[in-house]
Amino acid sequence: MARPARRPAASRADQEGPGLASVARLLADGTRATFCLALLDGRAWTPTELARHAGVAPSTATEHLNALVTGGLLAEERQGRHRYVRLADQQIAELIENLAAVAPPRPATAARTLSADNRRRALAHARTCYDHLAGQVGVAIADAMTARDLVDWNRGLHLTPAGEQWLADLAIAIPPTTKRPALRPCLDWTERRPHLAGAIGAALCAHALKAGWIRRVGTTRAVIVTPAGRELLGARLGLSEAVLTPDPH
Amino acid sequence: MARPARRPAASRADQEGPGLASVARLLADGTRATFCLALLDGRAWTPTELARHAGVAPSTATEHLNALVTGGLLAEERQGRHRYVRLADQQIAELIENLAAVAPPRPATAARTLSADNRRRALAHARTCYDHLAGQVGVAIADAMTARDLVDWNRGLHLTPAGEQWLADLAIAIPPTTKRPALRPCLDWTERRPHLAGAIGAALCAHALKAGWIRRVGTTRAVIVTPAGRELLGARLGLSEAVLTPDPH
DNA sequence: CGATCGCTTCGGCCGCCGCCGAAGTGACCG
DNA sequence: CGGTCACTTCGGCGGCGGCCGAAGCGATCG
Repeated sequence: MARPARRPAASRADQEGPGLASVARLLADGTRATFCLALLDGRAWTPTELARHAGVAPSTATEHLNALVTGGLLAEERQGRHRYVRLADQQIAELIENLAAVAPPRPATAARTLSADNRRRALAHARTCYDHLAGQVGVAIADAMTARDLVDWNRGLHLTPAGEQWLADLAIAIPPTTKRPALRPCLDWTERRPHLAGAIGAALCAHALKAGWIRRVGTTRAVIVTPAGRELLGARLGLSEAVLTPDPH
Repeated sequence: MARPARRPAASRADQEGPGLASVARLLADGTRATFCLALLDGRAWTPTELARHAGVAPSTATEHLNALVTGGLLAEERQGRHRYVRLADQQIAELIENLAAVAPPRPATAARTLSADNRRRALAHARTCYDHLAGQVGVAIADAMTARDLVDWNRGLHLTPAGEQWLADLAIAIPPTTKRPALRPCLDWTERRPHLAGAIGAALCAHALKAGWIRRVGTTRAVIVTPAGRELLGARLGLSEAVLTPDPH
């Protein structure tokens, strides 16, 4: 006698599972995961760039991107013969960060190649996380602002009056209230400690880039703190040179 | 000539992807996803219960549970010939809820069988989400507390003084401050709108169960509002009968 | 208007992994 | 101390899906 039908059909299909699983499956592939982590920089990438970044053929990248767009994780824009993809919205970005934060308790870190190790170290030092700052520097800023009573973690993370003044002194406008929370903790993927996200986290990061406190490294989402940035963050937040300088190991 | 090595090896393995992907892969299977959603009720289940719930053989359930435990998503406890599994911590629970919230824009809802449809409707009406209340009732409570200025969404979600008094009147103790946020919005998976989570959300739910405002339906995480609960929520929050009664359709 | 370029489609290969039933193990019960 | 029960291990099957290269297609550029 033939073995019974692979699945009792009714018993599974009407479960609540599939929705969740279909989203998770999109992130369950190493290549697609690499794409999504790259897109966490908040910018739009082309299929070719992503393919090169992940080390797969362009045709493979196309297939993955189609799946991610169809699944609602990515948004796309077509311009002439170019296609640009980016994360669909910041809810997706948060989801990916959360997922990464749950990941294995440190993969023992020993990277295969020297350049890979440098890249990894640069990302751990300072990077953008979608639209705000993360890494050792991002966490250090959050810590310093907490220590100076510029932000308060009781009753939800929020700016203190002193914090509002601090931003005003730097000529950073507080974004108008929208559905997006003004200030929100984001669990840092490398540090396992929270840094500042939300509209104000984003404004701070945008200002830091515009004012030249930090600069992107190549096309990655790693950033370095410029001399001007070091001076300013030292003066305004008491951050030490050591924290603001990439580990030269 | 043989085709080149499946993957250029170096180009991929040292990427940041795998960590994220390995976690996502655990949730990418329908059966494992069904397990995790069941475990969102915050209780410990046995492999046999989960196998029956998901419609698979016990041996299959064992394999999945081993994977989930090894991956850190579940915690287990052994007692004699029994094994109990539960979600590892509430960070995992949040991750799963977030993932479910991103899932497809409603699977057109038409359930296969009558009982499945009733189950679905009961869950959509009111359920526990790990350790707090969700569903139409959970969202309605959040809305009512907002309308009555018991909670404030500016500068992060938090209780107002009136909210503290309101809890005190009901003899609900505010849990001591810990690393866990006191009050936190949790995006509702069916309503797509936030309900109340965090330590206070959990305390409220625990109290509601203990005081008999709500009661679990069988062994699912669906709950119904008792007559006593209807009266109390009507009096204290102005919730209407209609909201508190499951859709009888 | 031919060459190029970025992206896509297609066919085919192959490994991974979810599934089951049968048999094994250890706890518990009468 | 035999029987039962919860759970586990194992072998084997079969499908899903990620990968590539070749070929196609439309936009753009000289």
